[in-house]
This record gives sequence, structure tokens and C-alpha cells, in this order.
Amino acid sequence: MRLSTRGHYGLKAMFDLAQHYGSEPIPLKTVAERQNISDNYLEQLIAILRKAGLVKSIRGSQGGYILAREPGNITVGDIIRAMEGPIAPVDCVSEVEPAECTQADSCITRTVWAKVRDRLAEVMDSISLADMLRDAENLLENKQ
Amino acid sequence: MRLSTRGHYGLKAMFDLAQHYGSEPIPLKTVAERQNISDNYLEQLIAILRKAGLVKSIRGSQGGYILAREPGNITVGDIIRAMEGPIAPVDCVSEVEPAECTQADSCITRTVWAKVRDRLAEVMDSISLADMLRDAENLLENKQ
DNA sequence: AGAAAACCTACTTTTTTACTCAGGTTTAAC
DNA sequence: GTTAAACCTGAGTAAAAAAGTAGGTTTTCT
Repeated sequence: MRLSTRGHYGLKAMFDLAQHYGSEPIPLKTVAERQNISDNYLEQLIAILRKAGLVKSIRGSQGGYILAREPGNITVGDIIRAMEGPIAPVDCVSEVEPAECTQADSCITRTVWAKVRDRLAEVMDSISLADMLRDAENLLENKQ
Repeated sequence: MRLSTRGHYGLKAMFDLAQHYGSEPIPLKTVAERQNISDNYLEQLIAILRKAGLVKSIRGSQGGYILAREPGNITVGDIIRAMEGPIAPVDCVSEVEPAECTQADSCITRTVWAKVRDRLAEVMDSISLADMLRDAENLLENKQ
């Protein structure tokens, strides 16, 4: 039950953009440095986020990336689904196009994984980037 | 966020043993056939379950496997932890020995994954093999 | 003794992951 | 219009993990 670096880095990058939402576009290289990710690799990952409509790019000098929507309107679930595909502990309970399973109607392990899937989706969909910004602020306050 | 076949097959095998709890030991080959798993492969998997203390083996002719505890006392979480290791969407929030992270105190994505981990553990620990047996019975009744 | 079954270890193949690299295209400041 | 900074694309690759195979040894029941 691990996330790949795609999901992990994807959320990091999106959170970085959220922290600078409202100002100029952020160059990929800047995000990569701040989040400690190879920029060649991040370039590929951010392309996925762009195609999923989660970020917008501004090309050319002084260009960069910005969130496509406000942080309150983008959830962890959105990002993870974009980066890792539909949530599905096992193929036969995928959120979209579940794999065929001959014993689907009597398979009890299947109903277990459906419950796990639903809880996973529930928690990921309940956390927005705005929530994360709020958490970051609180963390900072408690430190001082 | 996928399970490997280890966890998937592991739960299937354990559920199979649960369905025959209280009678003679079940040969591995029988479980493998019923659950449609290569018996060579299942042999490796069940060795993990045995070392984790979840099943007992009876050697020799008429031998086989039985659950080490009653079905109400074995949870999906027990089985998945045995088969896949500690629950941890990313290494830095592993249930045991979380990986070092230089920004641990200010990393917000980390707190997200901790929440995901806790929900995962919660749902898996709340379902026992006995619960699954009950579900199976209900499913059967509704069919008739 | 013979058969059935667990046990053990090592090997192989396949798939996925996590990158890297090379070369392009577009834009905007100057 | 040149140049630099940025985005875009696709191919390639090394390492790791996953999934499965194979063959032999030991134990115990009959």
C-alpha cells in the first residue's frame, strides 16, 4: 500500500504552487529545487498535472506554473488520481473500469477492498490544498 | 496505492482457512485450487503467514494448515502487515521505523500521509475474519 | 515401506519505477 | 532579431520489486 514517487512528488509540487498562489508563475526549476526533486523528472510529472487540468503553464521568459483553480478547490484525491490513476487497492474494485472477476458475486475479500478503497477516497477527497495551507500556518504559529 | 498479490492472495488464503476453521487441517494444494493461486507461489506466501504466527502447520500425511487463532481474533490489518510490511503510504510515515526526513517538522504533505495511514489502519484493523464469514453468510441468504 | 504433505532454498522472468538524456518549440526581455 | 529562459516530447535505461518456477528434503499417517 505505498504511493509511488509520482504521487508523492506531485503533491509536494502542488503544495509548493499553492503556497505561492496569486503571485507570478513559478518556474519549474524553482519548485524542483525547493522540493528537492530532479527538474528533468519533475518536468514529466508536471506535464501529467497539466493534462489533468490541475495546473496552468505560462511559457517563455518569466513564465512558469500556477494552479488552475484556487487551492480550496483542489483536493489531495484530485492530485493522486491524476498521478497514480483511479484509487484501487486491487483491480477488481477500481473506481473506474473494475477488472473482470469470475467470482465477483461471492468474493468476500472483494468487499473488504471496496471498503478500503472508499475510506481512502474519503480521506483524500476531504483534504484540499487550502486545508494544507491552514495546517502549515498553524504549525508555524505553534513553533514561535 | 495498490496492494501486491502477496496481500491479496494472503487474505484469500486466510479467509479460505477461516471458512473451514474447527475441522481438519487444510492442505495447501486445496487452498491453492479453491482460490485459484499457483501452489508453488502460495507455498511461499503461507510461509510468511506461518512465521507471523497467523497460521499453524501440521506436517506429514493428512497434514495441512489451520488458523493459529479463532477468526474473530485475526484482522485484515494483521494479515496485510504480515504480507506487505508496516502500513505506510510513504516511508516517512511508516508505522514502524519511519524513514528520516530532514524537513519532518515543517513538511505538510507528511501530515497528509499520516492521516491516510491512520485511516487505512483503522479500516483494516476493524475487519476480522469472523466479520467476513458473517458477510459471506448474509450474501448467501440474500441470494436465495 | 509408501504416500501425502509440509518445508526450504535458489533461480528466473516480467513488470514497474524512477529516472536520464537529447533535442525540440515557444515566448518575452533587451 | 537575438538570446536566454522556459516549456514540451519521446526515447532509453538501470535498478528494484513482484510474481512465479523448480527441485529437493523432511515429517507423519496408514
